[in-house]
Amino acid sequence: MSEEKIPYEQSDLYRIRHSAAHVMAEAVLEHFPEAKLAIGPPIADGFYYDFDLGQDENGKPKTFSPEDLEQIEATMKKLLKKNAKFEQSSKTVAEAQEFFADAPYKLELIAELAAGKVDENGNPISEPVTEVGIYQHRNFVDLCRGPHVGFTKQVKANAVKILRSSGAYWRGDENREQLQRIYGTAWHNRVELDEYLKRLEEAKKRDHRKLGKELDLFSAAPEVGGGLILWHPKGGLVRHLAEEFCKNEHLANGYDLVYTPHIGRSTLWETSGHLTWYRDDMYAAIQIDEEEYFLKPMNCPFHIMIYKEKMHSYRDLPLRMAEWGTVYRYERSGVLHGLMRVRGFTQDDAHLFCRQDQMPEEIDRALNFCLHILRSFGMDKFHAYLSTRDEKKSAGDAERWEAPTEALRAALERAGLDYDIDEGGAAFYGPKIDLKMIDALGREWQLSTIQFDFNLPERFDMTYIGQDGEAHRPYMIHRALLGSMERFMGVLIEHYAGAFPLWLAPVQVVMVPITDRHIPYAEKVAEELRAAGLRVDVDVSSERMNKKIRNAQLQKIPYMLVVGDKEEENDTVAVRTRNNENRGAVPLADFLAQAATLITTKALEL
RNA sequence: GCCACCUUAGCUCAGUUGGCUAGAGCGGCGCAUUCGUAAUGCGCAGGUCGUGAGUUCGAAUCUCACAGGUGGCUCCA
Repeated sequence: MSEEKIPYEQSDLYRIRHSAAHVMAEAVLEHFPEAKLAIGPPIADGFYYDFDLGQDENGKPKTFSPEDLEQIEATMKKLLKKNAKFEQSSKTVAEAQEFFADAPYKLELIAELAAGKVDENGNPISEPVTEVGIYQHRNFVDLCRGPHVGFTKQVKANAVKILRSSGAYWRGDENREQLQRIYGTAWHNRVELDEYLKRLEEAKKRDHRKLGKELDLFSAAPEVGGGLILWHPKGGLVRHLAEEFCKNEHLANGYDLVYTPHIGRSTLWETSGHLTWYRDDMYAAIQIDEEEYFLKPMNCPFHIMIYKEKMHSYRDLPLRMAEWGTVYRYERSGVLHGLMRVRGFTQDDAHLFCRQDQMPEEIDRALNFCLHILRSFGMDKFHAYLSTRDEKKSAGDAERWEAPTEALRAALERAGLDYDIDEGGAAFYGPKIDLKMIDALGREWQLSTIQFDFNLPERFDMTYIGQDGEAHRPYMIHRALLGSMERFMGVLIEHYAGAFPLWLAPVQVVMVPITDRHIPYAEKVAEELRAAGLRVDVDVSSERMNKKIRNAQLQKIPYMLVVGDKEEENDTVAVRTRNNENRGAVPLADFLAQAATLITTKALEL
């Protein structure tokens, strides 16, 4: 953790991984002399290198088998131990072109460097280069600007591991060659490597797909279709509780709740521009009478139609229209992932319609409301992005983008959020703020978004009557806070590793009668707790108490109330928490009062 | 969609180089047990080995196709 202070690019680990990538490529060439090298950078927690292995006798691209990877790893370790110095030099563009004459991918990189387009990582560069960096160890020479470690031995053979291979498009372009990528990881020493591998194992235990099955929260069935979620009673309850809380907060914060249909006529989607811009993500038309209808990929056109049902005065604004709207989008089969990426999902969507002068405050309110909601779920670690105008594809002139972009930036700063700027990352219709959460495997998933829209108010010719009696165009802001209920639930499950805070736990209390003769007392207590609004199960199975406790632990139920003779006599319950904490006998009324407080305050602790 | 890998009971997984009625644990059901803070014992049921072709005297095991899943790539809440 000591290198967190300095940028990753300047850290030891970066050099170690970059050098490991070179030695791995050296090992690959030993087994596949005909392989063409593409690129091999360090990445978070490791490195990769891309290869073109040519074609087999049937003309199909050759790939790495698991056995190949084992051998490459063994060779790589051997080569690391057989010490060699990393030597840096440079070549002129012409020299490099001659030297890499048989390396087509390197030639392409050199050409782009020489043309001043992009560097080897695909990032734009400011001016053409005349000399390119070269790193060599033994006979392995690579186009590379480093940095590297001094000697191969500085990459410990027992701190390196090849993880997997996969296909990867050259330059990230699916229309270009598909290369074979090998991922590896490298650390300072073996202990760090083991810790990393252990971390991966731990992460798997938090995987929402695994927990979803174990805790009986949701499923997806091939018979239903990929990316379509079935919410089981327990998962449905958690989702209901989350939605109920959010809807009430919306009502308390100046939003109106609306409902709109799942399909709409093609004319609606023509007007909105979806059929022009978004058709690839939409499902095929549904024929009804003489008309084509489409399943909605977004809710906005419907909300706009509600707006347009009547004239609006400047006094009516701002209008905040919210809907838990279920949308359907075509996602390619390979991208589906548990609850995180699905084909049908419910957005906590809202559209804000306001006057120009109200815009900065609306942004502020939206962002603060968003943070309030996320924090209510115990989520306070997220990565904020401000996406700005892409000159090549954007509606409206640059000037028009300025005020909204500044308003978004100001809101981020007033909220005290660190944020990164995604230059040119905005949609064509306006700038936006995104908040992304990190899942168990370290991947980022976007939840919240606050997006400006210059486009739809125009297309639908939305107006309001201003103080001057003239028609004006309202500003429109799309925003989703949890994003989609599916993805949010996925993140939430992983955030708590399935151990939901009391207010969200599908079963809050399980009664553990020690013997069957204590069941009536357990039932009586359960009824009292239920009357107070708690969700209580009674374990009447013929198992021993230990087993009942174990089952409750595995289900991550917050409280286990053990009741036997002593408790029955004194109107108490023996409180045990899922944190393995045994609080002993507590008067029932005390337990109830405590639990009630924790629920109303949405406490994270038990 | 592309590349690789995977698919055996409700779940998690064994199943040697192809060879007897395909196994285990958990879960389910039954019986016994009534127990003080993470697994009581015994018994029973449960499988067209993802689907379809092929190779073979013989296929869970080898080949091909398809479907579904997983990890990447591309793409996005």
